[in-house]
Amino acid sequence: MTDFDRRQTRRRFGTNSVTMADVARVAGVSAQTVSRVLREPDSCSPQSVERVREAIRSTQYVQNHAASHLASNRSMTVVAVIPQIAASIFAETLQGLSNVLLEAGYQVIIGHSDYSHEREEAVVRNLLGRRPDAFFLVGTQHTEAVRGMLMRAAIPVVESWAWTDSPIDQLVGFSNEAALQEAVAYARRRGYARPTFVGSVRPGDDRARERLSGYLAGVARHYPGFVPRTVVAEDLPYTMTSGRVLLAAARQHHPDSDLLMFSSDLLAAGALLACEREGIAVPKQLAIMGFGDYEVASELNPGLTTIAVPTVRMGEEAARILIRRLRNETPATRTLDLGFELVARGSA
Amino acid sequence: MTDFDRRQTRRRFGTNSVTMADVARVAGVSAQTVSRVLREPDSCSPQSVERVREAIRSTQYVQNHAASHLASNRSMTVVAVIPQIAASIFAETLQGLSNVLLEAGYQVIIGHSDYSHEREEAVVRNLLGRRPDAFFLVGTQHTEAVRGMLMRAAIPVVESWAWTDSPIDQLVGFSNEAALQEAVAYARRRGYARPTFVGSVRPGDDRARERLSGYLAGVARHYPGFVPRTVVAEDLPYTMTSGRVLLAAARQHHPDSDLLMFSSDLLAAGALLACEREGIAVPKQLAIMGFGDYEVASELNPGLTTIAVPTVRMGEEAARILIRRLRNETPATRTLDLGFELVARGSA
DNA sequence: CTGTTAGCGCGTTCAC
DNA sequence: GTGAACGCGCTAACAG
Repeated sequence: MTDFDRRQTRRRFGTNSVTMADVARVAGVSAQTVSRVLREPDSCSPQSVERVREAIRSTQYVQNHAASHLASNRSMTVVAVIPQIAASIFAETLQGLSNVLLEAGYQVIIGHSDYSHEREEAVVRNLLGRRPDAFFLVGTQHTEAVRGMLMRAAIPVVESWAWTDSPIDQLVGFSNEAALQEAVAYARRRGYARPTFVGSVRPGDDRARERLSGYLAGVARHYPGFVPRTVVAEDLPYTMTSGRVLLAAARQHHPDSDLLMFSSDLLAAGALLACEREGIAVPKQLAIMGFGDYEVASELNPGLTTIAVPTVRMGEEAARILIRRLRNETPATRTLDLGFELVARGSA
Repeated sequence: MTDFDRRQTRRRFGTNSVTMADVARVAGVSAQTVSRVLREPDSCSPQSVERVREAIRSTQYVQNHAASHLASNRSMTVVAVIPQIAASIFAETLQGLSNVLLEAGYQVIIGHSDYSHEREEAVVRNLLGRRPDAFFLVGTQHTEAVRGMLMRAAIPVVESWAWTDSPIDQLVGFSNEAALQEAVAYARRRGYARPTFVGSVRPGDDRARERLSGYLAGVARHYPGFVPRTVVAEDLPYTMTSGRVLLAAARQHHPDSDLLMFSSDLLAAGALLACEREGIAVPKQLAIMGFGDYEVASELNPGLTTIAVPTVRMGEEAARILIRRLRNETPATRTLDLGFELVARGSA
């Protein structure tokens, strides 16, 4: 297009920012060559590469990602939906995911569901509009609409932080239920007589619900004849303060419990610190277990007996799987169990 | 274009997903009308709105964001660059930012700098390619290249978590230096004789550096004749474990210190728990102060004396300012000081 | 290895 | 209130 044509043409708005065509003009090549230098420099002559790179520097060109996305039908983004960002263990998984994906040129877009299936559905619908190349989800329980949308999108999906035999696509996780069964087995071995499950189980938090099931199954198996005891709130946030509140509730409802098994380390830590304040001896008078092996678990006095889960690795492995899928490599397996590990410390 | 033409035309790949034209066909209107119903339903007849909405439901249409971005030159995204995502207080700021921006239809894209100015520069350059409508940054110290890129981008920018008289564009924060000066004044009032600053100051962490300056200024003012004492690591992560390590270093270098002022609550918490383990009485034998008022501060025994900063509000206010700017409203002020508050508890 | 051509799906402009 | 035409900036396809 000549300058004359351009003047004739109805000009709309323009970004008035440097475009690939501008770079091409400066470098004395076609726009296509600029594009190729950016994406596969090996298929261009060294002179072209050098001239284009110099032109990019001198013009301060920044590639327009939306245009690239539209033309190539690849957005180079991966959406990750987690329950919560702030004060959340899922941020570690995100970090693992993001670190590996960034290496491969993918940007992670984060959505959060606030532990609600409805919000998750809204978030998935909304973020699907950004046409991500892949999806990462925390949890394996989703509404039918979510499953439907993601199947129809026909992109790789990895679920995590739980276990199921029928993932939407692929799964990198561990069994929350098996983890709590092992915790109950440990309690039995250590001779505790009346273990109580204490936790906050928010409506959309299936991981916590599976831990509760695991406790019940574990008691059935390892404590025959013992009636399981649970102290479960449905709306408490996962904070140390909630742990203090739940401790009080547990002591009121089951004053003779000798072990409290919390659904999260944060709750357990809050309870342990509250015990210290109130002069309740841990573990002598009351033992405490947590879940997650947060950093605080090893620093408390006594150290918190808990279950370590591969928070960062889940993100990293999920990213590796997604990258392989995006290269059209077929996956070896649909599911990857990263397991968990009981960490015995002083509190139980 | 007729079906015949379409057959003649070289067809590239297509997303084979539903487009606005498909919806228009089903609804019996033009694509323009579909677009209008989506963006400004009030300017369309109720019948059109209803028919289009029904067509969207039946086709399960999801708008292509990249195409919308390219055509309108608005990406409806805001980039936020924070030092770190996992185990980070900045996640709270992010939550505040994101909550308010989502309401207005903006998606937040997160980048992290790992406390490095070089990484920040790379991240800013990369994310600028997504043509965000606005930018949010933690910190006020950036490389010249970052400032240049953001000025040239000609979009609203909010910096936060610190203070400066010459922000790139706008600023929502507080003075880390003033905060530590106030902490030193408090120490003086409470009669401590040898307060020591203890912290990890990573290369790109200007906030921590400003706290250190604040300590030095506070000592000069409130402890005339006293030689300031600092125990500063440059590479320790901001964790409780580091707090334990720093406590040991502080006790070795300045065994007669009666107050340790940590640059972060996480470090202080780790130190306080380590004191408990080693039988050091807090605050009698050694007092401890933190920074940030993390949740753990109020749960520890004794409670941690610290400085509370408006983590969530900084994000919310930043979002409100950005939204106003994106509506082309002129800002009342360039800077917004949200202050801080000293919270006195048992540890000092 | 490089250039030409066409079109990705949408929003803006303008005419009705 | 609605539709037709056009182009946003880039890349796939093809030809040389």
